[in-house]
Amino acid sequence: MQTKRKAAVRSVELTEEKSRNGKFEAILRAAAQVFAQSGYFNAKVADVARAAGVADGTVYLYFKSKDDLLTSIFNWAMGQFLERVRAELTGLSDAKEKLRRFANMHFALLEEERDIAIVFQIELRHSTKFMEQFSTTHLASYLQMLREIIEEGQRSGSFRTQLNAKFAAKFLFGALDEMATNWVLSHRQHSLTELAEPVLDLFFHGVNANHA
Amino acid sequence: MQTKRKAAVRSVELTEEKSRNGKFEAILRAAAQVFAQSGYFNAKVADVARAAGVADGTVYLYFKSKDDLLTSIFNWAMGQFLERVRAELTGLSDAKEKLRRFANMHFALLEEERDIAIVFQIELRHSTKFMEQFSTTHLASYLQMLREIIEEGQRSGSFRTQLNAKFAAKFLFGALDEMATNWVLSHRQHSLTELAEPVLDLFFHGVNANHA
Amino acid sequence: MQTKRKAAVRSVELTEEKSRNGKFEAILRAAAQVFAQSGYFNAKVADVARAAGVADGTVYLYFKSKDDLLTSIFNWAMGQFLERVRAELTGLSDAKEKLRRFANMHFALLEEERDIAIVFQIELRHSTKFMEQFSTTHLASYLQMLREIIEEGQRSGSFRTQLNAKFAAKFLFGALDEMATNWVLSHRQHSLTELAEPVLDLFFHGVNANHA
Amino acid sequence: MQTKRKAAVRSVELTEEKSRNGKFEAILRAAAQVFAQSGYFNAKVADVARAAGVADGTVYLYFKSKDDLLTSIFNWAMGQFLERVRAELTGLSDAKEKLRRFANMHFALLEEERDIAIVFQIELRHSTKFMEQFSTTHLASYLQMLREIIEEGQRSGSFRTQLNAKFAAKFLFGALDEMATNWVLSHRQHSLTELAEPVLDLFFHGVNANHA
DNA sequence: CATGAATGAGCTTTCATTCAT
DNA sequence: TATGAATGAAAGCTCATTCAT
Repeated sequence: MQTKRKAAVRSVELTEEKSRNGKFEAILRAAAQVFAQSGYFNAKVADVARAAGVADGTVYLYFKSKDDLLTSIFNWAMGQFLERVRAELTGLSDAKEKLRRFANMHFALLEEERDIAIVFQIELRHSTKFMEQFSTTHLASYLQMLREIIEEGQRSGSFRTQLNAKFAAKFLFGALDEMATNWVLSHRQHSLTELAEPVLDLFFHGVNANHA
Repeated sequence: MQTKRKAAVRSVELTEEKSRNGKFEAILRAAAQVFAQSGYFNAKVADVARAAGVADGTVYLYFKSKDDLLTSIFNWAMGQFLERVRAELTGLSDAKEKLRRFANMHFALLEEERDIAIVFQIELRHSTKFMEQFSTTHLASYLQMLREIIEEGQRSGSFRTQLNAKFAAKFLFGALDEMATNWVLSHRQHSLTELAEPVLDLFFHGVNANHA
Repeated sequence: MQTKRKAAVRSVELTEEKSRNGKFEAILRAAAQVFAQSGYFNAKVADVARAAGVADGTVYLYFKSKDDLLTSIFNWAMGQFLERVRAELTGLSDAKEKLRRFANMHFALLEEERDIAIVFQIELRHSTKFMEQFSTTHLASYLQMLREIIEEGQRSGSFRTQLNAKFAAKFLFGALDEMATNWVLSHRQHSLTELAEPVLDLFFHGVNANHA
Repeated sequence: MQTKRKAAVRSVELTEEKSRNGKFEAILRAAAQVFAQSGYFNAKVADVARAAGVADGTVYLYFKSKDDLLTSIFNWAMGQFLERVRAELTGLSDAKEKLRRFANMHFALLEEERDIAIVFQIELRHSTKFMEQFSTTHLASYLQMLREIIEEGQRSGSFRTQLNAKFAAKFLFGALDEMATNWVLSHRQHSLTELAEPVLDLFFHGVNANHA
């Protein structure tokens, strides 16, 4: 996980390095936009280049391949997200509050950057190869953060101790992810962020009648 | 071709017709296998044909296009699943028990037919176009079934009445779906079916310390 | 030329032989119609079969190949045309009158059977291979008839003797053929048959001011 | 691709641009050669590319499709022909002399560029679609030039005034076209250009005995 | 760094033809 | 004779990637 973490951090640094002239980020954002609109497989590298205002060949000065473009969107956005979350949660002590903040930030990011949301929820899922890589790197970090918060909650007496924290983390992620996909596909007919609270309510209390 | 297509579609429903000539199902299963192994975009129609033991052109006597092949795997398997679930749940009256059976069948199907599991969890998610279609047809049926069971549970006093049943259904689907994806990507290091119970436990009681 | 003549005659006889059940001619006419509508290369043998009301394979019981279908339309129609012309001209003695009758029959045939006209004027011209075959067989017969009439006219003092009759025959064919093509492409906005007289007037007198 | 296509089209007109990079013309000439040899439908785009010394894909940088290649050969050659004829005829005043020069140039072009001759006389005639396009654009210009010359001759007293000039133009074109087709199919056993004079003689005087 | 013309491998799909029934 | 399901060769076109300028 350490190694993977570094890769993500590096891509954030690369952004800063190369953003002197802004091309790296311009291409990345153009790619997110084009991929979100046409889908990864239908999108042409030439489309991305045009949207970024550079020549086709220039894309290859900043990215190794079309696939790298997709991977980089993910690393870039996920890196930023995890960094922000970490900063935001530092001051908090209550596990439930942390989860609330976490879920809110997750949804808020997607809601603010719809192109990236589409790429995350749809385009990134297209291959076992990518999904494996995805789930062993950043997703692992994401789940690890959730898990640690849940374990904290267990130690502080907020959550049931007999629960498998890793399992609960996946469970929560699954629920959040489904809401996000649903929102992406429903064409924004409702707000995503306001679903964070209900999701957590269900996560905390379950559906049983005798509690909550 | 239209005529043939219709015949093919009809044969999904009529078992007798299917067996008159096993090519439709043979090609479908071959496609699932090949798509699962190589991924939809890397798979060649010729691979599918070879795996099914027919000529390339024959694929097009039964399916309109490569894309139709993917869609048909989904419709075929999902149709069978929903039918079976409906039959299985008919005799049950307890909402919780229904959900248990439901989740078990969901996981059992994927565990038995790994090729189809991979296609479901990974390959089918590759485009907004498909996802939209997916979520407005069979997934809608799936969620509707869950929703009805939950509403039943609310009426019978098992579940909290102030919950939005549709929302809870999505929440549960998300959790189940995440476990399934995880299992597919983890190369069967654990059993999927045995996760049904823990998922439902969490769904019923939540993580809060004061219940369960 | 004898040999070629026989081939043409035979195809007429074949028609009669096989027309007991009418399939040979039905397929031929269906082919002319389909080729006229879609063009030879776009037309599918299956289209022809459907238009003729037979199964795909049946076409191959009557014709060797798709190409044979095209060739046969030509042989069949051209054979009938030459036969009719020969019969019609037998009684006439005046060379000019013969040419008039000839040109009229040429145009009348095309005007009556538009599908065949299109196949003749457009579809048959698509390959050097066919054109060579065409011009060394039936076209040669056609030109030979014209040539003999012109030579007759030269002997009878109607036409200039210093003219090369073969050359004049080609010249006339070219003019007639152009009018026919023009008519086919102009979508019948004018009558073709009524152009026979003006063409012959020009052929007889030329454009010079000092005669006619 | 649009941009490139435009550049390519423009270069038909601008000699300088064409020579900036000879690929457009090289591919065009290669196509004429390959189409003449194998026929349009048998010719593969790969053959054209090889003959032009470029990669397969390069053909598509200059031409929209295989069909566009055929159309372009026609437009290119016909454009050049009409331009040259216009220039050549400017100095002449006698209508007959103009027709002589016109016919000579027509035949000379075909005789010099046999590949193009074959494409013109055979390959271009393969479809109603093309023929219609053909006869409503450049052929119309061609016929219009002939018609104007004939009308000029009528005004100057050289030609019969009661003739329909448009009709006479088609008549002459038909005769010239037939000679050209004949020459193409006869494998150069005679000179084409030397037929111009006899054709015009017949066009001027007709076949009647009492003049010439 | 930037360009964009050129490359060429690769693949879906069509359809004339065959042949078991 | 008639059928029509099955065949499988064949090719137009795309587009990620490279590289000379």
